[in-house]
Amino acid sequence: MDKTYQPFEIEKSWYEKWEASGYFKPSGTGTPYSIAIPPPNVTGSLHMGHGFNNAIMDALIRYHRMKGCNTLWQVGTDHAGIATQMVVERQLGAQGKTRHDLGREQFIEKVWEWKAESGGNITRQLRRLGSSIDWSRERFTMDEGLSRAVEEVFIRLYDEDIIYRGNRLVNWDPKLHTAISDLEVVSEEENGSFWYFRYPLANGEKTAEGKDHIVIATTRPETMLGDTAVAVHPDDERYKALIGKTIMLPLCDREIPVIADEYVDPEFGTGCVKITPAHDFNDYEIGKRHDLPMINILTVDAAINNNAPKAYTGLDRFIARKQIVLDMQKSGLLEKIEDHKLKVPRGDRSGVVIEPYLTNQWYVAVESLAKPAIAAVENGDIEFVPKNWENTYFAWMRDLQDWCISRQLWWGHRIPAWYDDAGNIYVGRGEEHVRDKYSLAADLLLMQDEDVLDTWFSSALWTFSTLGWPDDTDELRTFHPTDVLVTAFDIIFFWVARMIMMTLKFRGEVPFRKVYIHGLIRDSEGQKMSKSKGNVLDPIDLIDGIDLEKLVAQRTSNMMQPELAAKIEKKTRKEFPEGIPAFGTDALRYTFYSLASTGRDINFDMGRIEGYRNFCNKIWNAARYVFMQVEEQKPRAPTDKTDYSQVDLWIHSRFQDTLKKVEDAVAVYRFDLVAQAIYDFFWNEYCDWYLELSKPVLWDDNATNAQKNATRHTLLDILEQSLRLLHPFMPYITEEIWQKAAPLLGIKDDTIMLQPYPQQDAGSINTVVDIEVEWLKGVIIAVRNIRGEMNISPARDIPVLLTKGGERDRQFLGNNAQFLVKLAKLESVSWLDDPGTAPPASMQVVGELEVLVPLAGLIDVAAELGRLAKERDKLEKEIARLAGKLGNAKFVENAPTDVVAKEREKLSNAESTLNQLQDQVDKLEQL
RNA sequence: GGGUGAAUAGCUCAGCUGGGAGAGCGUCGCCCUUACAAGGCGAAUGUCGGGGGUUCGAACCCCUCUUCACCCACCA
Repeated sequence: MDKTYQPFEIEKSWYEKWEASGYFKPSGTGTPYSIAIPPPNVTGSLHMGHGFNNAIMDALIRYHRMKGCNTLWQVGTDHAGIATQMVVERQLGAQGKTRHDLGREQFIEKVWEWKAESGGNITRQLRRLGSSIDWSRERFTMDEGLSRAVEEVFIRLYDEDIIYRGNRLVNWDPKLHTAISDLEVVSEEENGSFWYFRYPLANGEKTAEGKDHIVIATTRPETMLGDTAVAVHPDDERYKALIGKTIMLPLCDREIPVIADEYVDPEFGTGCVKITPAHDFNDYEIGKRHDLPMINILTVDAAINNNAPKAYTGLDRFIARKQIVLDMQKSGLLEKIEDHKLKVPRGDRSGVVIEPYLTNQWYVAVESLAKPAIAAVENGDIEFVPKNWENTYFAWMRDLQDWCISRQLWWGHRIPAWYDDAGNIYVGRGEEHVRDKYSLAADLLLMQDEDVLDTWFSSALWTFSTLGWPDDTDELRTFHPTDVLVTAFDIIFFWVARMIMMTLKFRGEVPFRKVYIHGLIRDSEGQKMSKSKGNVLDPIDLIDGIDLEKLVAQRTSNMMQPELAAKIEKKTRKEFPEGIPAFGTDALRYTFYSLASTGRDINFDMGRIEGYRNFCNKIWNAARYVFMQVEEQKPRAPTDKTDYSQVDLWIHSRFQDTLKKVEDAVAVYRFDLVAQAIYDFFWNEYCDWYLELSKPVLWDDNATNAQKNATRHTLLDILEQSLRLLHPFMPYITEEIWQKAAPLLGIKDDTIMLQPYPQQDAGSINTVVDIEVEWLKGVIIAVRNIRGEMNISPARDIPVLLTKGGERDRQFLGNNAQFLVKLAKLESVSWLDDPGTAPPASMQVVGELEVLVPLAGLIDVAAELGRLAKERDKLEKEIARLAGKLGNAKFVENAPTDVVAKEREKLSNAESTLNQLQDQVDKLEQL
């Protein structure tokens, strides 16, 4: 084995071997356990969120596989309608073309080409992460089977009147020329203006104050071209008399009524609101209440259409806005302009301002679907982890609006609806089926709906469509419902909620029993990783490493805002002067686990991954040591248990303690605690103590072969068990080392992947040996402390005297002298029966025991007095605190007796230690 | 406007049902001790955001304030 851990060398070949051997496929025996992957965008590439999400799923999958479950990780990709179409449109744009130049069929062909070209990218990257996915079952939301499921669901929902077509106001994206759902609109506060316009009263009417106009305030002046009323509050004294009168709408010369509606807040603005039912969601409702005409004044590009006066026709909405303000000003109708902050709705994909727009769209009536979906979480059929996300889910589900599912795109599932000339709607599996289903004449001309379905419509069916639905397959019966959905909170509404609704509807069962919601990966300062911030870390770069020039190039290429490039380059060069070293998959994964606590933000800190790379190196070298010890003389499991030393028993006990912690933490999805427990055990107990304690035995000529064998066996056994313990989290290094370790234990198998997870064995937990080893560690640490504080060279062997202890201390010394000598680097250790004869020495107290390092030539008295003073200060503070607490009668009366007893013991221990220290100080001061 | 989460060592974060403040990284000192310098040994470091309350006892429970982040919502 190399002296240093080289992740690349280890990781390059294992995955192919695993996959080729079919280890990722369900075993066919055992309790079924399944997870459906949140399907990534087929043309996407892996980001930190994917890395995190998949690391967690793989840990669960590998863990359950080792536990003997019949384990399926169902994989697939999403066609991601808008996102993918946009990429291809941008490519066309670079050639000066639009999709319309190609036409629908050719364009879709182009998208399929792009999918073929880049589609394997993300799945290759998932493999790099070590994801033990059954690739033979890979699906795509637009493959034949899944498309059939989509069609089936659409038709059945339509036939049940749950899907319907409606003409109403939708969120219209003027760049993408499609409707989008409420969820795809993001509102950000932006600086804008409040324009105050005078609207003249018609027919010579006057206001209460005798004015010939009223004043309205608007943030979107261009919409006045579509005004069909002005509304006031019914009780507003200022305007009450005007209700029912009319206004001459400026620039349009239309007469529109003044209406009364409770919606108007008299306190806000002027108390008069212009009503544009075709371009504002509130106004739309008011328009419906008052039966107002709805004048659409915008084209699909959000330019002014010819329902508006000719002067504005064809102008872009924002140019029209300026023109209208100017014209109002010229007419003396602009009262004033105020700065105003307002929420501007933008499309989450296109980034342009969304327009409420009157169109025909398809909707899902969600009410009947939502009820059982709410109940499933209320009654515990589905549990969110952490539980508080259930509140988020409920809040949204209980106030759910109908879901607009049609998109005016070309890439996606075409809506299985046909129209005749009269506008009748026919829904079915293709034109022939429709004719048959509705008994239509063969010569009736039918046109299929041009629109496609929202991507999330097909994702909502994911857990069952991937298993073969609508057919009744073995896979469905075996692996559905899936066990857990692992995802971030940002798609609870988009995906989780809709999956629950659709699955309950079509399967009559939940899609998954648990939803593990994890946080979003951010940079170490808590900033969202984004191209424009230049703080994106690519998981593959962390695995393979990347040099500075490439990293800079990567971060500054293809920028939406090229002007930021210089700043990002500077920042990158400062943060990564040496580029990023190769940390390997195992270290990256372990970092993810260590960060997977319950919070909603996960700040990725480079220091952590470096630390876990070092942990890999530690494991590597511990294994090297073990192999050095056992290669020549292969150990056998001792038949006589008494061959084991106390220390051997101790490490078995600690392993069991760790295993229990790990199992408990996995059960509640606390992978940070898993990572911590294993790290602590392996580094701080197995390496720092057990490996060191094995040396005195193995290098001791007096030790029997049986004892040496027991220690060798324990070294190897604990290593091998630790590898299995770790495997779900660090698949590569554990496999690599296990391949060498297993044969030495007589295990003949091809892979660690299919080995059983370590067995819990309460009988190995041994508190008696814990006490003895803790004593041993205490004494060693005491000597090391003196050595460190007194600046005694680590190379120098020193004599140590033990005194004042009890029978137990003597016995422990007897059992452990050889360990003590080796680990504390002692020249000698001996028991001093009469403490009075102790030479001047540096002293540490362990329980009652005094550990003495004689001064002679080693220790400077002044330095020792300084050290003792420091210890004394600490103790005095502790004693004061404890004495105060115990002096409080109420504490003694009210606190549980065991707590009080514990405090008493602490106090008396501290006091006796203090006395010992004080004696020592007195003694040294007399020198 | 409603809601949620967060605030603990210089940095990134743990801290389970209230009972002696922890880890990693960083810092300081000593060491190339035959698994590992990506290492070993030792050390230092915190009015647990502020204030109030409950309690014998609060990082933890309650109230309140501050700061930050996020989600939802139709104020023109």
